[in-house]
Amino acid sequence: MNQTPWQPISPAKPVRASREPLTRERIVDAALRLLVEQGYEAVSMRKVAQALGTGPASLYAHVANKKELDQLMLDRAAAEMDLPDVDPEQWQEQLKAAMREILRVMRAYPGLARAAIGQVPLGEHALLTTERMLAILKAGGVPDQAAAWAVDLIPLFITATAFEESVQGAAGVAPEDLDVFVDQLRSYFGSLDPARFPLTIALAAAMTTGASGDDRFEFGAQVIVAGLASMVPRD
Amino acid sequence: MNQTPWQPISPAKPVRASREPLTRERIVDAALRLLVEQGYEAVSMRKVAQALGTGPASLYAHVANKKELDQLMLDRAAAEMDLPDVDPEQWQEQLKAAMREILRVMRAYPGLARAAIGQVPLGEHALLTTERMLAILKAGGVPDQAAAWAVDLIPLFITATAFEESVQGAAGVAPEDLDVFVDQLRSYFGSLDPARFPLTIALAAAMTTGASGDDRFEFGAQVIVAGLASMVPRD
DNA sequence: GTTCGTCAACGAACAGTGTTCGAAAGTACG
DNA sequence: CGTACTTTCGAACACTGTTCGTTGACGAAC
Repeated sequence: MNQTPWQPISPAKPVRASREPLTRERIVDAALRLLVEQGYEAVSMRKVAQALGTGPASLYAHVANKKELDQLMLDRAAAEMDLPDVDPEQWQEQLKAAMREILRVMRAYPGLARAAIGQVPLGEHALLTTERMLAILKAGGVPDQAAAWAVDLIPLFITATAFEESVQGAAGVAPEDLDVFVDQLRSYFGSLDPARFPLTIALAAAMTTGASGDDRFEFGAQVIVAGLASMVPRD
Repeated sequence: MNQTPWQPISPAKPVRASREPLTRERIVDAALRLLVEQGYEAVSMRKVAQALGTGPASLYAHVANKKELDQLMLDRAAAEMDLPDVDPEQWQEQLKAAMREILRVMRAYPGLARAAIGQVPLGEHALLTTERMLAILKAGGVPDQAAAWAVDLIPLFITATAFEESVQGAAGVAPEDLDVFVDQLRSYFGSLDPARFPLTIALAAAMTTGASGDDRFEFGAQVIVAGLASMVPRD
């Protein structure tokens, strides 16, 4: 009755939203997938949203900001850490094993270490990791204050190591190019002025050893563990 | 003769360029000034250019990219480091003094540590720093391979420390708020489930001690130095 | 079934980043 | 003066994180 002959032609409305509602968990899943595939720098709100079939603004209903997304990813990573049981006779080796495990997980998420730096690890899983390290240290007789500070120092070392690796990985150094780089570095050291850099020249080979593999990390772990052991009172 | 009555009104041409030609050195100066005043994140090509009275594109005639500018700033910082002379009887204290000096300079340039991570320090000044550390380590009888790797480990620790501090500083934690934060952290630790986090609870006070000042850094330095000392053969 | 309130989803826009490209201006040399 | 080269510059690109206002979906109450 009220129909006019010029009904407006309304454009087809795009279907709204993806079929599955967004959740924080889905967002973290998508972000971690992106991180594993393309590295940390590739994890932008836009890319995460795109992977979920939505727009970046939609994410903000579930995570406060990018920083919070980072922390959620970190806690997810920490959930994968499986630290060794405590054995007082083996505390030093166990501490090293714990360090290796933390590094293993960090390596699985290239660049995520960047998000860990400067943050007090308060996620549930991170706290469980801290608790286990404390247990190992106390089992070894490390004094309270040293143990308390060691659970800062150790993650600092591991995080920095993981972060450094990720920076180098992101710079696109292929494994086969590493030997070339090492050779160039040795040549460079060898070309320095012997009057000013005698030790650098003398130790060039040693300094360029262990560029691949875990030798450097294991060395650092040994230094830290031995340093902590030196703080254990003698009975 | 050829003058028409409708002379175009041409807008006044802006004076071109700053009076003083751009140089790489001026660019690094401006960048470091910005960094000291506003922190590393504030050092954008636009801001640097603006401080020099030009546009960001002009900078690229002198520095390849932002990353190169970062490295130039780093080498400038390294030039300020004044490491102690070598005394074999005091090598451990000297190594710690060297570490303090490196940290001091890093602190003077908040956030610059980020640029150091993952880079092999090949600038002239950085190499002189490495050489001095090697001298200290060798004077102390540290084996070659350990010394060679120590000159990676030590800067890694210091750089990570400086970087962590700068992240916390950039988050805007005022000195007077630090006590509040520490109290909140203790309360948080105290509120954890004692069945799952007995040591975290027991050591909460110790873990939140030393949030300001250098206690944590000094602890880390002592651990590393003691660890290295454990590698010195006994005669 | 209808209405209302709440919340999630969304697009547009903002303010910012590093960088490139082509044009214009400056400088040195023949 | 003309030419070649270099520096400077504006516009634009492709991207970042985030906000704001609107729309749509959903559940509860009537």
